[in-house]
Amino acid sequence: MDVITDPQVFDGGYLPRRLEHRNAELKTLLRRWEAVTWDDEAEHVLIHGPSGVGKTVLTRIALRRLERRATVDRAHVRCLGLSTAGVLRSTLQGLGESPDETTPTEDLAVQLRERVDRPTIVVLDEADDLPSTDALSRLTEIPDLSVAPICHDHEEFLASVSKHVRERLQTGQLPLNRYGVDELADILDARARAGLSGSWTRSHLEAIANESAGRARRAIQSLRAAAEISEERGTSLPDIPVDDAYERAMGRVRRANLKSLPFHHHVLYELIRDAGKISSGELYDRYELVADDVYRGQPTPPLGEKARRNKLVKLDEYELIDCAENRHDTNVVLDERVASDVVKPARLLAQ
DNA sequence: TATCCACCGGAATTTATGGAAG
DNA sequence: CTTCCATAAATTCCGGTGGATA
Repeated sequence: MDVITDPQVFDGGYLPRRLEHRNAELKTLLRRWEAVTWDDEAEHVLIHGPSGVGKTVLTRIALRRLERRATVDRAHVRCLGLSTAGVLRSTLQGLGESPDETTPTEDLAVQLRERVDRPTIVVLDEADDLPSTDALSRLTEIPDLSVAPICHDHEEFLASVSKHVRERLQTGQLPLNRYGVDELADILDARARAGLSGSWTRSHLEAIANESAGRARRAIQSLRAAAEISEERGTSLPDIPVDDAYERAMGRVRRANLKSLPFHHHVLYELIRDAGKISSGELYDRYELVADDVYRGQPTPPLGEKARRNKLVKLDEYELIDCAENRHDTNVVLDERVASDVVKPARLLAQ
C-alpha cells in the first residue's frame, strides 16, 4: 500500500494552507506590505535566519494573502549566482517582461523603472551574495518598488551593503529563528495529514524533529524519506530508524545539487570523491593528469587553476565537499555514496 | 619564534558567446 | 555575412596568509 498519498506535499514549492508557528512573523510582514492593497508603497524588509526555517514560504504565503485582497505587482527572484544585470533581468521576467540575454544593465534599469508604474514588491531570495553587486542600489532607487532580500547572516549582509541601502533596510528587519522540537512536530503532523496514509505517532515525529536542528526543510524531507523507506521495506512508518531517513534525505539533496552543476564541477567532485580527502596540490596534479582524457569530446576545454578553485567553493556551498581553507588543509568529500552520473569514475582512475 | 613559500582570494584583464544593426 | 556591443566565464596578476620547518 502507498504510504505517500500525495507526493506534492513534500515538494520544495509546496505551500501549506496555513503556516504553523509563524503567526507573529506573518502579521509583521503583512503590516509592512499591506499598503500595496490601497495603492501605496510597501516598506522594505530584510528577512533573515538559518536555512530551512521558512523564510521563502513566509513571503509566498504573505503575497498570497495580499493577492486575495487586491491585485499585487510582485516578483520573486532567486539571486544565487546572479550579477547585477541578472537580478534586474529576472525581476523584469517576474513582472511579465522578457528582456533578452544581452541588454545592458543600464537599459534594464530603465525598462524596470518604466514597468514599475504602481507599488511593487520584489522578493530577493538567496540574497547573501547580493551586496557584491549593485543590484540593491539599482532596485531601491526605483520609486514605488519595495525590496525584500532574504539572507542568512543579516549583520554580514548589512555591513557590506552601501550606506544608502543600509539606511533603507535596517529599520525593517524580520528575523526568523529555528523551530523548537514541538513546533517542528506540529509542522510534520500537518504534512503527514496532507500527504501520508497509515499511522505515525507523535513521538516518531518528535524523533525526526529532534534530528533536524530546528530546520523545517530538513525535517520534512526526513519524514518523506522515512515514508519511502517504509514503502520499500513494508515496515510501518514509526519503525523506520530516524538516522536512515535523515541519511536518505541528505543524499537526495546532495544528488540533486550535483546534478544541477555543469561538467567541470563533476570532474573535480569525482576526483575528490575518489580520494576521499585530498590536498589542493595533489588535486591540481591529478586534474592535470586526467584532464586530456576526461575532456576529450567535451564542448568545453579543461579549466585553469583559478577557475577550478572557484568550482570548489561552489561544491562546498552545495554541501558536496568540505573545501580546503588554506594550502595545508584538505578537500573532503561529504558523502562518498553520492556519485556523479555525468563523469565516469573509472575513466578518472585509469590514468 | 622567525622565516619560508604554496596556495588563497580579490581585482583587473582577456576570451567566448549571442542578439542587434548594417 | 560581418560588425558591434553587451554580459558571463575564464585567465592573469598579485598581495596576503598561516601551517611547516629549522
